[in-house]
Amino acid sequence: MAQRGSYAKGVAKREEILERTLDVIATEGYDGASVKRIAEAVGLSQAGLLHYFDSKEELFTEVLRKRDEHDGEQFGLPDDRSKDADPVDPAVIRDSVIRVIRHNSEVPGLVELFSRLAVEAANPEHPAHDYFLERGETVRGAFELTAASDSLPPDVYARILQAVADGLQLQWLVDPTVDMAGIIDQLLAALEQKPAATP
Amino acid sequence: MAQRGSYAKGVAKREEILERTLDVIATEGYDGASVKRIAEAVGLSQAGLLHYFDSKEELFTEVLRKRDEHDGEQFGLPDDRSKDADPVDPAVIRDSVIRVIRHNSEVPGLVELFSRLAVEAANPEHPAHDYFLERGETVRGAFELTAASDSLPPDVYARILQAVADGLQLQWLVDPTVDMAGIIDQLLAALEQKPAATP
DNA sequence: GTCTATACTCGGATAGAC
DNA sequence: GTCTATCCGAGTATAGAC
Repeated sequence: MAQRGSYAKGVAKREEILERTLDVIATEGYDGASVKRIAEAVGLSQAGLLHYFDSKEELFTEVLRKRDEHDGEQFGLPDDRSKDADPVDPAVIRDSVIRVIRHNSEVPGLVELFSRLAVEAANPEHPAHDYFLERGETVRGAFELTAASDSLPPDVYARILQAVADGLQLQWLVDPTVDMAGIIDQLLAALEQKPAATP
Repeated sequence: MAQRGSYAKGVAKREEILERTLDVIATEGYDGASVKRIAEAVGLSQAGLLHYFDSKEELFTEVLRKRDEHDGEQFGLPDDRSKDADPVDPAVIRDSVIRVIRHNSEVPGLVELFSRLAVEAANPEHPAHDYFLERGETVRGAFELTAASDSLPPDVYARILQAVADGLQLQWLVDPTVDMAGIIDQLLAALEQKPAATP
């Protein structure tokens, strides 16, 4: 129960908190990211911050949602409107994906937050559980549109690409030398059997 | 500093602890796996257990090492002897990999432990940091032997396969419906351009 | 709505007896 | 080598004043 009554203010403040949190973790990294630390960075006391979120877990889950929102806007992913009539150009999606990943390698804190929650979300009680289920579907939906293999069904293809993206992040966290974007790029190129020769 | 002096006993006991821990987590899952809980399962007090390991982190890192040891024996991975003269049959490696993965989907607790530590190991101070660096090399070394793509350099190919394996685990933790082994199997098959027709 | 203060829990680590 | 006991820190959550 975050806010009751006049929640116009409440919602706005919530947004503001999420934006700031996102910024802080992106900038300063995910240390032990405690509610207290975030609160200070946001300019609130710990109790003040928890006035807007039920728990730390909920806060962080919402942060990830907000991040997706940003990424979608900034890099133009198909999001939930993947069903709309516009036939999306696979090459455009491919390009967006690469740019998101390239961007990710500049915000290790967010990547760590994401990966950490991805594991904790194994527990169905965790607020992030549903988030990861939904997000997985969205991500795979986008990848399916780029499916370009005759030996792999599109859904399997999509799941594999999602796995590569997530798995590379784990490698990169341990060894920041790993060129996530470059590798995905090579993979996508290799999978495009038929060279996308322009007419 | 786990043991000094007559460490014959110490080493043996350490092994025994690791075996039991492995068994407990495999069987009962990784709950919040605290040292205390493991200690009880192992038949020791918390302090008694920590007599053999410097910290919780070290304990769990060693557990992962022990697990790799088992997997290597049980499924015949190339391990560190990947440099030996014997030319290893790619098909055999491929088969081992599938079997390891199939096995993994029966021990969610171990998969969770692995994934959790993989993230925590981002910190170079973490005992598991080196473990993951080394293990990554070993795993990729094995995958390189199976490289079967003319459009991808073997090291990139290997890194991608590692990423798929790790990434699928994350998906599977959130949704145990995901057929990790099946997907990897399809991928490997798809990547084998030239059908491995026997002479 | 926000703060201060506090309570509570958990878990890891350590001291010291046996 | 193992236990009991204890300590200590971290971190979340809550109560209550303003």
